[in-house]
Amino acid sequence: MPRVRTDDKRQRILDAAVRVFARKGYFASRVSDVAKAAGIADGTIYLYFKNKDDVLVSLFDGIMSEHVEAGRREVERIEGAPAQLLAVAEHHLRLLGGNRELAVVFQVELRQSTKFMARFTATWLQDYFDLLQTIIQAGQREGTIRRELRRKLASHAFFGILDEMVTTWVLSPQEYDLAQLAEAAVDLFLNGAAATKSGAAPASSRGGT
Amino acid sequence: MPRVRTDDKRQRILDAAVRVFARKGYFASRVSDVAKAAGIADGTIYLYFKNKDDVLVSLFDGIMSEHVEAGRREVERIEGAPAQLLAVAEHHLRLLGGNRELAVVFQVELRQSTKFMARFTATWLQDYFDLLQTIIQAGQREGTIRRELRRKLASHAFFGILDEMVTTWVLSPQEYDLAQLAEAAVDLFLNGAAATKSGAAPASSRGGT
Amino acid sequence: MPRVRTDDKRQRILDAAVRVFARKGYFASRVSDVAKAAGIADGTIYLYFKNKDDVLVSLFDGIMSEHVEAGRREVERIEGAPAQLLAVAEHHLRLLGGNRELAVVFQVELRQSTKFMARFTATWLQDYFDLLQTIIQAGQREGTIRRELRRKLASHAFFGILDEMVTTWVLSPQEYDLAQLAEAAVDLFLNGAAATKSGAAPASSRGGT
Amino acid sequence: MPRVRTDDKRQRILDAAVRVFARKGYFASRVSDVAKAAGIADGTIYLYFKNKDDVLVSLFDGIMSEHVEAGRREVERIEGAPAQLLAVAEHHLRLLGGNRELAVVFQVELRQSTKFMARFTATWLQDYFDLLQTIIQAGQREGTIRRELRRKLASHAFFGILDEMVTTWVLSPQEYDLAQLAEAAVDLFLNGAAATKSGAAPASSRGGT
DNA sequence: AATGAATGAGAGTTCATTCAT
DNA sequence: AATGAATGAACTCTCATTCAT
Repeated sequence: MPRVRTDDKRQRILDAAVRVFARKGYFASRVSDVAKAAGIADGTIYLYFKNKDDVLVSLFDGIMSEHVEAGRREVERIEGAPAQLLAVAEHHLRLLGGNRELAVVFQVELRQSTKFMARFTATWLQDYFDLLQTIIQAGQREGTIRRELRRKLASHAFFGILDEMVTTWVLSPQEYDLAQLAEAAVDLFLNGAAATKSGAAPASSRGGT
Repeated sequence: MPRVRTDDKRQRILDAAVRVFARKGYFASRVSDVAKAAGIADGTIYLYFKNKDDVLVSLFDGIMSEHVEAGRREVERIEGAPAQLLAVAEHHLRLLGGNRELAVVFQVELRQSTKFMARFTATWLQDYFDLLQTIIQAGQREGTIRRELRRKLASHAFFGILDEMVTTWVLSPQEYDLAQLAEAAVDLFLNGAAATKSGAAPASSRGGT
Repeated sequence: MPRVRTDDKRQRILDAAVRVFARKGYFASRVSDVAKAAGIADGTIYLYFKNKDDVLVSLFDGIMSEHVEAGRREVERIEGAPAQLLAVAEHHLRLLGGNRELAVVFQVELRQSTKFMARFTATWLQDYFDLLQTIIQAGQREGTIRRELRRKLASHAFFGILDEMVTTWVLSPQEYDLAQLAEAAVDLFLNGAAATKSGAAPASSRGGT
Repeated sequence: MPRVRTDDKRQRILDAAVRVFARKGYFASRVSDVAKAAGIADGTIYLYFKNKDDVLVSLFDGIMSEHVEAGRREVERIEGAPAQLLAVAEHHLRLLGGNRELAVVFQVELRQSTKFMARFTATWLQDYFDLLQTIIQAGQREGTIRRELRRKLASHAFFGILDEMVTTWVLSPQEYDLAQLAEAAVDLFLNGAAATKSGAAPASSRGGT
C-alpha cells in the first residue's frame, strides 16, 4: 500500500496541476494552489517533481509519451498510411477534445514560454514528427502518398492542421466534438498530398474562408 | 501643452509595454522592464497607471475604444450592413495585422487570466458587440440580414471569425497579410447569415473541411 | 540483549554524525545525510535522539562523560598532581588526536553556536573543570602547586593550553602526533604554576613545542 | 544626499553582518537578522549584494583588499624585509585584534565552508601571498633572508604564524593585545629564515639585521 | 513631474520532524 | 523497532509599489 500510493499521488498532482494551470495560467498559479487542489501539502510536490517547471514539463512528457506510444501501436496494427494517419488524428483530437483543461494547457500555456516550448519541441514533438514521417514514408512506398513530397514538411503540415483545430476548439466558446474532425483533417491533408490529385485546393479554404 | 507631454509619456509607456509583454509575457515581465523600455524611471509608471495590471488593461482599453469609435464613425459614413461589416473587419484585421506584438498581447496575454478577460469582456468587448449588433439590426431592417437571427449570437459569431483569424495569424510562422482576409470573413459570416440562403452549411466549413 | 542492539545503533548514528558534521559542518548537514551514513532510515534517528541538536549535544556528552570518567579513575589510581595532570592531558590529546573528524566537530562546530557552547559549558565542561580543580587542590595540599593560585583560573588555563593545542592541530595541514604534546602542555602549565619557579618564558614555548 | 547614502548603507550592512555572523554563525544567521541589525528592510540587502553568500564574501574582499593595499604602501615606504614584515604583521594583527567580531568571522566562519575558502584563497589570499613573496624576494637580494629558501613555502609559513596567533586570540577567553605579538611573530619567522642566524634577539632583528 | 532607493509581502523551495504502516 | 512518505514552518530571494527628494 505505501508503495502503490506513489504513482497514484504523482498522477493526482498532475491532474490537479492541469486543472489549476488551465484555470489561472501557469504563472499566476502558485505551487500551493496545486498542492491544495491535489489535497496534499506543499512540500509533497517536491517529492515527485524537481520544481514548479518540472510539473508542467512532466505533464507534457506524460501525455506525449503516451500519445506517441499509442500512435506507434496503431501503426503496427493498421495497414495503409491513410488509415494510420486517421488513427493518429483521432487519437490526437480525442485526447485533447476529451479534456478541455488539458487542451488549454497544451495549446496556450505551452506556447507561452520559449523555455518550455524549446524543451518540448526538442523531445516529444520530435518523436511525434518521427512517427508521422514513418507513416508518410510507408505511404510513399505503397503509393498512397506522393513520392516527391518532402517528408519533414509534410509531417509538420499534418501536425499543423491538427494543432490548429485544437487551438480553435480551445478558444471557441462552442462545444462541438473535436474528435469528429479527424476525418476532415486527414482528408484535408491527403487532398494535397495524395498520389491521385483531386481538383479541390483545401489549403485555401482554411484560415480564411 | 503640459497635457500633451503627459499623454506623450503615457503612450510611450503603453508602447513599451506592448513590446515587453509580447516578448516575455505579462507575468514574466517586470515593471522595471517596461520602465527601461520606455526610457523612464520605475516610479514614473505609477504617475500614469494605478498598477501593473492597469497598464495591461489600459492598453486594451485604448486600443478597443479607438477601434470601437472608428467602427461607429464608419457605420455612420457607410450605407448597408455588409459594407459596414467589411469596414469593421478591415479595421480589426488591419489594426492587429499591422502590429504583431500588439496582436500577441491581445490574443495570448489577454486570454491568460480570467481576471483580465472578465474585465475586458465586461467593458470594451461589450461595446464592440453592441456596435456589431447595431449593424446587424440595421441589416435586418434593410433586409440584408436574416430577420430571425438572434443578434447576440450573430455578433459573437462575427467576432469569433475575426478573432480566430487573428489567433491563427499570430501563432502561424507564415507572414501573410491579415487585412486581406476581411472580405473572406464577411463572406463567411454572410454565407450563413445572409437573407438569401446559399447551400453551404457554415458549421461544416469551419474547422477545416 | 535488545539493549545491546539498541546501544549499538545509537553509537552507529553518533559515529556517522561525527563523520558527516566534520565534513559538511553541522548546519549544512541534513538529518538524512546522517541517516544515510549510518545506514538507517531518517525516522530511526528520532527513536534515539530528540532532534538534530540532540545528536550533536549527545555526541559531546558521550565523549565528555567518558573522558571525565576516565580522568576521575586516573586520579584515584595515580599519585601526585603533576602525574595526574599528565594523565588527563594525554587522555585529552589522544582522544581528539586519534580522530580528526571528532576533533573538528569539537573544536569548530561546537564553537559555532552560542546555543551549543552554553549547554556544553554548563554541563560537561564544568565537570571537567571540577576534575581539574580537584587535582589542583590536591596539588596545593601536597605542595606541588602554588597555594595562592586561584583554582578556577588555573583549571581554565590548563584546559586552554590543551584546547589550543587541539585547535592548532585541527587547523594545521601537518600530520604530527598530538598526544606527544601532553608533556609539553603540563610542563608549560607547571612552569607558571609550580611552587618552585623556573626562569623559562612560557610564550616562546607555545605554538607547539 | 541620495547618492552618498549608497556606500554608507552598504557599509552599514557589512558592519551589521559582522556582528550577526560573529554572534550566531553564518548558517544560523538569517538575512532578516542582518537586515534588522542594519536597521533596513530585508530586500534592501539585495540592492547591495547578490545574495547572502555575497555578503560574507564581500566582507572578506573589502577587508583583504584594504589590508593588501596597505601592505603594498608600507613596502614602498619602508626599507628592508624585516621591517616590512613587521609592518605587515602589525597591520594584520591590529586589524583583527581591533575587532573581535571581525576576527571571529575571519578565523571561524571563513574556514567552515570549502566554498568560501576556495573563493577566498583564489583571490585575496593569493594577493597577500604575492605581497609576502615580493618582500621575501627583496630580502633575499639584500641579504636579510636566506637565498635558498623557497619563497612560496616561506610566505605560507609567515602567514601561518600570524593566522594561528589570531585564531588562538579569538578562541582565547583572555583579553590580551594581539598587535603586540607582531614582533614575536617576525622574530619567530626570521629565526628560521634569516640569512645570518642570531641567538634569537628579537630587539636586534627589529633594526634590520 | 520625475526619480529610484527602499520597502515588505509573498513566492518557490528545503528539510527537521512526525506517524501510519 | 524500523521505515520513509508526508508534512508545513521557515528560509532566501523577487519585485510591485511607495515616497522623500
